[in-house]
Amino acid sequence: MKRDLRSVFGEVIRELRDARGLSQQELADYSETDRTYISDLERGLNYPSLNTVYKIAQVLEIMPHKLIEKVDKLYFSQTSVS
Amino acid sequence: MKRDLRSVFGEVIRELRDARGLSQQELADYSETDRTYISDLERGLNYPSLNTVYKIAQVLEIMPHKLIEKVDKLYFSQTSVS
DNA sequence: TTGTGACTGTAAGTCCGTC
DNA sequence: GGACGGACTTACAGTCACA
Repeated sequence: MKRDLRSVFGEVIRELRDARGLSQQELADYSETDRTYISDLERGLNYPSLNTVYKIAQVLEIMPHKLIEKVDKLYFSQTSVS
Repeated sequence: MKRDLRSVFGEVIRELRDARGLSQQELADYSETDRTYISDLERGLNYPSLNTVYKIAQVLEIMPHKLIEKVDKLYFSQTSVS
C-alpha cells in the first residue's frame, strides 16, 4: 500500500527532531505550536499548513525546501505496491 | 515591511502558472481544488496545506521541494525594511 | 516522554454568484 | 480570465486530562 504524504512528513520531522535531541514538547514550544499537535503530525494524522512547515523547519534548523526535499525523496520513491 | 509568506507563495505559483500558460480555472481543475481558492492563494490570502502544495506542484510540473526552494529564496532574501 | 480522547475555534477549501 | 463577496463544510490547529 502507498504511504500517505502525511505519514511521510511525520516520519521526516520525527527523524530530524530525534537527531536534534529535542522532545515533542520542546519542538512545540520553540515553534509555538502544541505538543499534541506535533504528536499528531508525526503519526501522520494531519497535513500541516505551509506556515506550520516553516515554523517547524526553523526550529529543526533546516531550510524548508530541504525538509520538503526529504519528504519528496521518500514519497516519490515509493513503488505502487498493493 | 516584511512580505508575508503567503504572498510570496502566491507570487511563485502565479509565476509558474503563467509560465505554463494555464488559467486559474485550469490549475484548479487539474489540481482538484477550487478556482476561487487559487485566486485567494495567488493574492496571499491563505496558507495552503501541505497536500494542496503537492497537488498544485504536480500540475505545475515542478517537484514540491523545488517550488518551496523558490519560495525560500524570495522569503529569506528579504531585508527587514520598515 | 509520548499517545490518545474529547473538546473548541479558526482557517482551509468549496460552491454559488456578480463585476 | 481574474477579483471579489457570501455562505457553507471540513480539516487544521491548539488546549486539557489521563494512561
